[in-house]
Amino acid sequence: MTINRNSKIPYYQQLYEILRSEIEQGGWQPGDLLPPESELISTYQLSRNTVREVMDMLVNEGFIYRERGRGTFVAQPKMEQALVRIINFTQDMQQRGLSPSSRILESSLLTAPADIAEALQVPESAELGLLKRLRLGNQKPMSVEEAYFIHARCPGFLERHDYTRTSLREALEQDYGLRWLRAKQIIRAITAPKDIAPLLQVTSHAPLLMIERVTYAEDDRPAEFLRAYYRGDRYSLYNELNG
Amino acid sequence: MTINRNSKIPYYQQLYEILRSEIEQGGWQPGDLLPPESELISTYQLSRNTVREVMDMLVNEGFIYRERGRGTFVAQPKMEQALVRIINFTQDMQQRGLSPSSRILESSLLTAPADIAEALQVPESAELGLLKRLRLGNQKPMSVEEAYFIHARCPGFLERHDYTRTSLREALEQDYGLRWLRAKQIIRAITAPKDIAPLLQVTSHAPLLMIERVTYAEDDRPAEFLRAYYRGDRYSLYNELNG
DNA sequence: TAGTGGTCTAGACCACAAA
DNA sequence: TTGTGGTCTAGACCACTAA
Repeated sequence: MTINRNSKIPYYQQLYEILRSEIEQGGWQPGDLLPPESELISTYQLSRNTVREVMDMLVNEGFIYRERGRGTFVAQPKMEQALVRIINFTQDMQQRGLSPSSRILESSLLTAPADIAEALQVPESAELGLLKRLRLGNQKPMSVEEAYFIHARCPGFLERHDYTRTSLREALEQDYGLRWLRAKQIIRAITAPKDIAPLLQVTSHAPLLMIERVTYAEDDRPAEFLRAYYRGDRYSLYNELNG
Repeated sequence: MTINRNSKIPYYQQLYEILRSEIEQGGWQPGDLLPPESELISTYQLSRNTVREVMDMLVNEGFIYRERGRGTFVAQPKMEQALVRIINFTQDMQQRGLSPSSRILESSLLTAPADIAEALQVPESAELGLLKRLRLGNQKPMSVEEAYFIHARCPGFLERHDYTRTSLREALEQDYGLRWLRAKQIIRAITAPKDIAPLLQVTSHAPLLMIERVTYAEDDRPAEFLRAYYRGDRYSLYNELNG
């Protein structure tokens, strides 16, 4: 991998993709020492500022950390990822040390309910795809997840894959070129709705964490609405704050 | 305000403090156009890289945003602050457009319970200060907040102020020089404990958001343990994620 | 066209860790 | 002492916005 000098993509973004995929694909493991800045400079023929700009991004996102005089290291994946980056259930469970699995509860087309239509910025007559799954960690019910998609943007996606195994995100990116750029989410505490409680094997008084998320694609238009119900006794969120 | 060339504090940190306090103290209002980089460069006699480094920090933290060709502007305070920065109840309520108030439920000294001792990294015999407050938004119960402090680090703080009005954080900073640098928190959904439910005027089945937070001072040692119970029907958390 | 922010370079000196 | 990251400078050219 080298820097493409003719591309319109800035060098720092290219280098970012290179280093991040090296980390995410496992070329470098947590705790590993990264090449020093001087080596990255000569390898990729970039100035120190440009290299450091990329490292700053990776540090801010928690992928790497620096120790003055010693070097730069790959960081341990953090639990807080769930509140910083768009990650899927599989990644989330793995970070928590649980073995993920899924069961499909429903896979259908429907016309958009009012609240979801608004979140997705489509008319209420719009056709949506719905994928409803039970998510398990170590074989025990962890959450119920309802994912709504604008059908016009990804026709036929429901039939294409076995979503017990395939990540929706991967499928959408591969088949339709839909890349998720950012998302907004709301986190609430609720008591288990009547239809959700038995799926999670809890009583209808049980407390749940409900997360509603709107994901935006690269064109900054909403692409997905996700509503997830997590068992309060099995799932919590962790994050770090700055002064 | 100018840059102190003899200080050991890096220029970029000095400029950061200057600009951030200008924004936070209200010298610049949301939507205001900031001076262009060229002006900051000549005003503070710094290079463009140093000025931009500071602006990058403020952009990352959501204080300002840039528009190419137009300028740099002060951002609207975001709701998501509650999941990014350490803010107090008063700021949180104001961001939500609610009028904050408080009632003190308990103010006492105690020996550290096991779980809190561990979080604060003190022995179980350590003496802690406890400040327990009912927090209201628009006069309605919003949360119950229990703040535990290591008494040895701030002796007598309970008697010094009227914590119905004074922020604990301000008091600790002014009286003991304790500045909060960062915090870690866990967010859970629970049903209202028997002793909390009546305070929040909910039944004991009601769902609550429980947030437990350990705050670290500048020396990176734990300074405070906070446990807050929020009414699930009145309080939710919002944040944004990146791809 | 003038002014803004976006990207990039090629240096410099410093503080800290490890050998 | 050597090599690392931390801070800082003084330039350059580009893309976009508004006049």
